[in-house]
Amino acid sequence: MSLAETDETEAGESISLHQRILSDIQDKILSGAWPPGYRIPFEHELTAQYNCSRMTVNKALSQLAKAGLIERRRRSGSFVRQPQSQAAVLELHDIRIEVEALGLPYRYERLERLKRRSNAEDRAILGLSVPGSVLWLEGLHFAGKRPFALEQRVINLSAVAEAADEEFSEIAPGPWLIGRVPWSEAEHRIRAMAADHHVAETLDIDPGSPCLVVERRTWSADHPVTHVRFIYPAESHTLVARFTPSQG
Amino acid sequence: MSLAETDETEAGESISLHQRILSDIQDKILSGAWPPGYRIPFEHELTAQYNCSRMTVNKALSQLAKAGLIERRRRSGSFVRQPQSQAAVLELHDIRIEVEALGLPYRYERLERLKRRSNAEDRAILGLSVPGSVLWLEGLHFAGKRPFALEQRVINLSAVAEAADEEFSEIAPGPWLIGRVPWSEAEHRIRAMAADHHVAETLDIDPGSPCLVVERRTWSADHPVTHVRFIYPAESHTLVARFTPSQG
DNA sequence: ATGGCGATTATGTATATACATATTGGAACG
DNA sequence: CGTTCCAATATGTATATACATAATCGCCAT
Repeated sequence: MSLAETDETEAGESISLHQRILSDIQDKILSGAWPPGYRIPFEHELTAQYNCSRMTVNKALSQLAKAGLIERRRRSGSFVRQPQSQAAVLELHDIRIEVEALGLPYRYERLERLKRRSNAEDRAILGLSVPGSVLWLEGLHFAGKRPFALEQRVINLSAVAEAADEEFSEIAPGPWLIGRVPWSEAEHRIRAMAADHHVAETLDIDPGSPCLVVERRTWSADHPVTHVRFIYPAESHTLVARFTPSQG
Repeated sequence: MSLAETDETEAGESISLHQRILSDIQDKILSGAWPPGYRIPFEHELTAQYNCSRMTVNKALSQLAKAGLIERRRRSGSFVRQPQSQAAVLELHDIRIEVEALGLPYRYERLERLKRRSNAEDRAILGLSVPGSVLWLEGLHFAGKRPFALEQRVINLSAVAEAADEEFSEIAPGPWLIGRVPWSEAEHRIRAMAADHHVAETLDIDPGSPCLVVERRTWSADHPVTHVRFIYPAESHTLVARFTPSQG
């Protein structure tokens, strides 16, 4: 395996050395040249190969380790890791963006807004242990004239008091919350569901027809902020997740 | 060995300094104390605050930048970033693992195996431009006695020639492929679908009832390897994706 | 005022060095 | 023969230093 150029006489050498080392190794792994379990060269070997200091090599290897491509063991060396659990980066865009990406006019319409003390179900889905005020919202996202998604949301007013004063008649609660509440963690659940009567009527589809349901719970510093359920008619929506087994 | 964790101010320092700096800053951001746009202290200020070298501070800040929490600008400083793009890490486990995690016995049964020249549909879903041999497989994953998921797969034999000699009667093609073929990219599409006659009969559910469909295309070094479609009865399956906007 | 230009400044990258820590292989010893 | 212990070794973390690079501020001349 020969590296064509070793000198800095190359044109357009604008990337940093540790980055170059990183992507060299990454290529070896992703191409299969270095299979899982393979012991990659020791830091001091790479130091000699690239004619640089150990810190530079270390930076590249540390990043590869953090990205999960390799595993580092003291005294033993660094090893290519077994293919990772099938993890994919799932992009969940704002619904307005999704709709506009389809070239259709977007509109949001509030169906219901209810301030109430949390009932058992609210506490269960939010993960609350003590009672408190919550805001229940139901709204419909339109793509053109057709309903695109039904949104059902519970906001924990103990965490977001200002939401109590907001009508959400025109602006969807999602965009409103983003930027106002720093969130530290989110969990998504994705499943298929048959439309019940209410859903079918609202989305203008047949009862029993399949829907894609995306539920999201959001926390801010361990406090539950909101739980939202998006219900898409089956034809209207596909989630796409792309995965490249590398760092960003 | 026990960790005397009593002193959390200074002494019992089990984590590294740059990690401590990193999580301190991360906490400030996630708690909202440092809102988007806020200019976080300069490296030399943090150097003084933590009484350490600039390299240590730099390591923490660089990682925060790579994680997307802050943005660094030369001469200006580092700033808390605004847009947390809605991206989540979606874990797609091996079906055997999923089933066994439920405490049910797992079994795989091959329904069909067909070696053929690729037709137009095969080429479309695999993204092939030229004709070639493909292997079509259909199999059923069981959780206990109940069908758990139906798998429909096309393998590009130009990319994985050895697959032609494999019966896949007992072993599912997924685990077989993993480890044998290094893959460089994958794409998932997730949607809801009504069970057609064939699916309903195979999965032992009513025709028209909702199913969750997960389709995955896999490439290895720009060559399409396989396309697989998993069809889950709605009740049997929920995808879970968790996201923490921190470093890995 | 204003447009150019150099000084200043914060970050980006890399080096040489040092010591800590975990682990392994082998030597020493009972 | 087996157990203990030590030395060798690879990684983990941190320091002080150096120079590069980009962007900004303010001075100065027009």
